[in-house]
Amino acid sequence: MTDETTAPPAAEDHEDDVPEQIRVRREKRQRLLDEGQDAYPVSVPITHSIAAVRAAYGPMPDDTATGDHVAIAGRVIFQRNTGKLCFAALRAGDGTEIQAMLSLDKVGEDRLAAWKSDIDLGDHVAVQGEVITSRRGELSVLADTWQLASKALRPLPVAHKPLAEETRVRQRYVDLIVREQAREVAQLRIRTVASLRESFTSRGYAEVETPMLQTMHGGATARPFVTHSNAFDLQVFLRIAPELFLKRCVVGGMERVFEINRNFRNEGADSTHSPEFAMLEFYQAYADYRDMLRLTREVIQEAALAAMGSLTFERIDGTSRDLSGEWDEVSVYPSVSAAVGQEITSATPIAQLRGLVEAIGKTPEKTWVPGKYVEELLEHHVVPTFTAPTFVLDYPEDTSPLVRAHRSEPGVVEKWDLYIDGAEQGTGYSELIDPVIQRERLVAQSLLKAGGDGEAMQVDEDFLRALEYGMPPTGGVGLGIDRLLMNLTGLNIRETILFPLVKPE
RNA sequence: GGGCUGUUAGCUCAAUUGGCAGAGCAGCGGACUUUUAAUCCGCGGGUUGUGGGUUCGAGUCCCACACGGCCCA
Repeated sequence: MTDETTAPPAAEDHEDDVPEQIRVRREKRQRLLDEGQDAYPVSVPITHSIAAVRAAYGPMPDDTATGDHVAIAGRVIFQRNTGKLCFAALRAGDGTEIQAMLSLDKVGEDRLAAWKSDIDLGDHVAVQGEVITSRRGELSVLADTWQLASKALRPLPVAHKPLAEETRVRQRYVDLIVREQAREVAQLRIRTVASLRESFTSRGYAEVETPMLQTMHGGATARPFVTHSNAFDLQVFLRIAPELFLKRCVVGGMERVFEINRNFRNEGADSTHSPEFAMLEFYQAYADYRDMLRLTREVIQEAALAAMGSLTFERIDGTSRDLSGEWDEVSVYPSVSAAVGQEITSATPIAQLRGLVEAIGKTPEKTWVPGKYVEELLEHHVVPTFTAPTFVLDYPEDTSPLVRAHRSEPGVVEKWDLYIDGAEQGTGYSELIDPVIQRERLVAQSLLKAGGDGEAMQVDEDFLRALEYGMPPTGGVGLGIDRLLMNLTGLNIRETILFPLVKPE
């Protein structure tokens, strides 16, 4: 702990550099302390939450006195002081509001004067008094007495103009105070994640937490954040995916596992990508990608129901969404073939694919395998045509090193991607469990890595050893939580994350 | 990475051709016992993102940088 008496004042602490409104509030705080009052009491009396008071009283005629006395607390978000009667709207953290009224004949001259001189917009106050309605019918607490609960030193932004988006992101605490939608989105996320947990636990799944600091970089194709362990003097990676550890769980006999946690990818940040993002992965022994497809639809539908109240709903951005019923399915190679007007299979040579890719304005890179070309064509020609949630099935083998080969289609793996609103929402596999083939795939990946592909995986010997002990046939799914929230709300990713990474001011 | 664009009072935004830097809310002082973005009277509040340059004079024009936004790769 720092010694406050010897700590040098920060630049902004110098009285001359501080905006007037902050200076005024600091002086009020100091004056209260000098007078022996507490600007930050350890507790204030509370008998009811604001929500409880609101819930307890239905519609009442104007100017009603209930005779009931309560003690409440909240942040002052609206203030109207007249000569002998003061009004304030108090808001609780859940967004519920109630009016406090302070009259000369109830609180007395001194406490009324103190209210007018001490209390600013943004302060937390406690009010004890009778529940009444005002002459205009507003449910109010007519104060017998009141206390300051916490003095705010910074003024609240104006309630009637939207905060600039950058301010909302950088100072989410202010955003949550002043903007109802910010509170709604936060609650939406909470309900969504709670629903997902419930969906899995009710199906016999165990929730586990696997390492975020990993010594090998794998489980997905993405650039990792690299850091260092002082204790082990070891290079470690922030995980890009939990997949390889969740599979170890399955090897160990945890036949239904899921994890909801953060992944980190050292790549671009834009309106759909965040360097850290919340991911759900779940694995089920003796299930295949078809089983997982059904399960994925069910848990998303359950989450939408919990968060939005219906499977057909209006989103915050004003558009509507229908997640009900079965969802569309298309296959990669047939849909790409139809779109480009020629037969494309896993055997189609790069020479033929190159022309098709260049025709859509893409420049192939040296590291591209044939499947990468096909996926580019899929993204360009097929994905934009989706008008409803759509599963895309049966991907190229060479871009999916952790998926098992299709049971009947050569060069294809049992994998699907789920697209909602044109954005990739999740992916599901029949997992590759043959340790020999898995080794071959990872060695191929490591050669790509050696060739300069920063996204390619390493050969994780311990993971291969686990597979060599025998992993049951397993279906697995990865589902982006932030993406799901984006789909439910229509907002960009930074609005669905309370505190997204931003550059320092 | 490239193009376009933005940064002005606590907050949200104006500022004409380069010519005294403004408004609303918020704040300060005063009046008001039923307000709901109250009303009325009076008042203060600015290193115009940072650093250079052009000019008699720069919020405005030029250059660099920082931090955003949009579009593209």
